Parts: sequence; structure tokens; C-alpha cells
Amino acid sequence: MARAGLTVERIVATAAELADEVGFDKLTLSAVARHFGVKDASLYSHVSSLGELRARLALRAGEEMIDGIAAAVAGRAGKDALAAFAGAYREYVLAHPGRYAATQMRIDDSLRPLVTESGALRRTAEITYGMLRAYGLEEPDLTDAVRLLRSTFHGYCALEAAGGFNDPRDVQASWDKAVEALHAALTHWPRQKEKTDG
Amino acid sequence: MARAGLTVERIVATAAELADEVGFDKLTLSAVARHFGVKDASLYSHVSSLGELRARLALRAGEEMIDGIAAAVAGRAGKDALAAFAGAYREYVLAHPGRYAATQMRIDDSLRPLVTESGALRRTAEITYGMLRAYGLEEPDLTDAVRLLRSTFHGYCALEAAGGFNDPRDVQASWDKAVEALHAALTHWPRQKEKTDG
DNA sequence: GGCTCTATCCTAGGACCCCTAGGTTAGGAG
DNA sequence: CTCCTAACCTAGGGGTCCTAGGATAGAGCC
Repeated sequence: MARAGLTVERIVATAAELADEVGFDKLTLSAVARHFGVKDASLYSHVSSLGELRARLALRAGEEMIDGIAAAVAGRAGKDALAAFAGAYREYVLAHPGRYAATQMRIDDSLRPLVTESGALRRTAEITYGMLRAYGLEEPDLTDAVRLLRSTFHGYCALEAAGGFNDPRDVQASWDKAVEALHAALTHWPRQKEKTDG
Repeated sequence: MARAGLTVERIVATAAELADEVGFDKLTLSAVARHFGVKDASLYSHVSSLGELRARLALRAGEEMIDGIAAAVAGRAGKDALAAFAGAYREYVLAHPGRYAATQMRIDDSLRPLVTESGALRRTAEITYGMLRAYGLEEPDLTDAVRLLRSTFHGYCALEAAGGFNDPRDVQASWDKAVEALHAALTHWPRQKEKTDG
């Protein structure tokens, strides 16, 4: 019988599509195997476990996502860059909810080589810190600001994807407002002021 | 043989403990049954499915959480209230990660009666909107602000719980700074300004 | 073309999970 | 003491992840 032509890349690719369709948490090796018309066990020649497949998917998605963000941010600075970053971020989440969910998974230490090989984490950090340069923050405020942005972006998209926003108020408009509010927070960043007591 | 004395309440309670130990997504009916020294099938007299158990856990956790937040916010206003809200929120997440994860699940429409019966959602909305009163926002900015706060709180705690913050910078300090930054965003809330173009 | 050899894909099966159908029995109501 | 309703059981089907070991397609070499 003809071979299915399995490859790590092809397996990850269809896993990505499946994750976007049914949700990352419901991504199953059996479903991937079915998609190729192959038995579950056959996948284990290419991927050592479901965990590894998920990790590979996570890294791949991370690369895709930061590519999009990098393209959007390129040549912009300040509020422009922030808005572009935010727009590209949410766009990716809405287009690829399953892959985005993958990017949030904790990757086992045994797969550390894979994550350093993929430069997604480093690139994401570079671009994020670079985008904040215009606001003139210094450490540790810079790290605090990065954490604030990541948190808000991730939280908003996660809640939206989970159907957490019931109010009829337009979700896109709220997002735009949130980005503006973050810009305001960054420009009025709370510096240490002299305490009035003691 | 002696009866185990199963009850919906007792089942949900041990499910909550298990979820905090092993993670909400790894919460299993079999594990709950084992904990009671009972067969899986025996639980189905009290709970119709794993999904229902998870939903009940979610609602219970939501009530616990908003109770803590309400107590912390009581009698405070403005920045004080915001800080108290944020503190109680993160405290609950750190103390009960599994239960908190439960509160983020999408509950099936068939269980709608359960969620309206539990007033957790309504109370949460009331307390959140009430806390923002001091900032003098009006709709739709009020809803936008609520969404911003929820997003940031949830995102930060989710990332922290997932081990997403690798930088040595103290996580508590970043959180405090984020809350201050949100306060700044709320006080400098972006109002609609007249456009300069057109 | 025929041969060899390896990666590819298979069958078989164990462990765990969710859930259903239907039987037994503990323990309260009368 | 009997009855009856739950509470809990056994038996079993279907799904998933994963391992061990066997068969073979198809590339490379003579």
C-alpha cells in the first residue's frame, strides 16, 4: 500500500489546522493520524509524543505570530508602533485561536533545545522592548511595562476567545480603547515619588 | 459494605482540591472517585458528567473568589479600591490555581440555570463597576475600562501561573506597578478628542 | 533488472479515561 | 420487620496515548 509521506513538518502543519478548528486542548494524535489515513502508532516514528507535537506546534505558531507582528511594527515608533503591535497580535489570535493557545503552553525542559533553536522567544523580546524604547522607560520599569502589555494583550484575547465579553459593546472598539489606555499608562508611567510619610 | 456518603457538594469540594493540585485541565472523574474509594460509575448518580462537575466547580470558585474580592474592596474607593481588588484577585489565583482556571471555562448553555442560580457573575459585575465609579467614566468607556481591568488581571495571573515570566524582576513588584499603571490609565482615560484631519 | 536495507507503516495490546445499562444492597420510612 | 429508594456495584463499549515488534515500500547499489 502507498506510503502516506509523513513528515514532522506535515504533521505539525495539520496539527495546527486541527487545533484552530477544534481547539488546542482538544487536539488529538488520533485525529491527526486519521487526517493522514494512518494509524496512531505510525506518528510515533516522527514525533515522540503528543507533548512534543504540541511543543513543536507552539514554537511554530510563535514564529508565525512574531513574524506578523514584526512586519506590522517595522518602521513605526511610539503610539503607532504600539497600535500596530496590538493589531497584529489580536489579528493572529482571531485568525488562529488554536495556534495562539499553543503559544501559551508551558514547554517541558526536556524540549529546551527546540525552543532555543527557534528564535521566537528572543525575537519577541527584542521587538517588544524595542517598541517601548520611545517611552523612555528604564529598568526595572521596562520589564514591568512589558509584562503589563503582554498581560493585557493576552488576557483580552483569551477572554474574547472564551466568549467572556457578553456586553453588546463592540469588542473591536473596546480593544482600540484599551490600546489607547495602555498608551496613556506608558506616557504617564508611575515613577517613584517621594513618600509623604516617615 | 459501608456507603461513602457521596454528595454533590462533597464531590465538588474534592474536585476543587484536586484541581488545585494537578491542574484544572487534568482534573479527572476517576481521580475523584478514587479519592472517595468508589468506582467511577458511582459518581454519575450525583453528577451527570465531567462537564457538569467542572461547571459546578467553576461557579463555586467564582463565588469564593468574588467573596474575597468583595471583602477586600469594602469601604474603599478610588486607587485604594483598585489595589484591594487587584490584591484579592491575584491572591486567590495563587492560592487556588485550579479553581481559578475553572472560572475561565465556557459553561455550556444547557447548564444556564446553574449559573444564574449562582449570583457570582452578577455580583462580580456590580463590584467591578462600583469600584470604577470614582473615576467618573461613563458608558461606553465604563465597559471598556472593565474589560481592560479584567484582561490585565487575568492575563497577568495566567502568564504568571504558566511560568511565563522568566526575568528575575520580582513578580509582586511588577504586579504592583501594573496596578499603578492601570490607575494612571483610568485617571488619564483617553476621551474622544476632535480629530485634526478631515 | 535483481538485491539489500532502512525508514515507514502496520498489528497487537496495555493503561487510563468517560459514560451507559442494569443489578445488588444499605439503611431510612412505615 | 418489611419495603423501597437511593447509593453503589459489575460489565462493558468507545476513545485516547503509547510501546513492542513485524511487514514492506522504495531508494540505492550491483
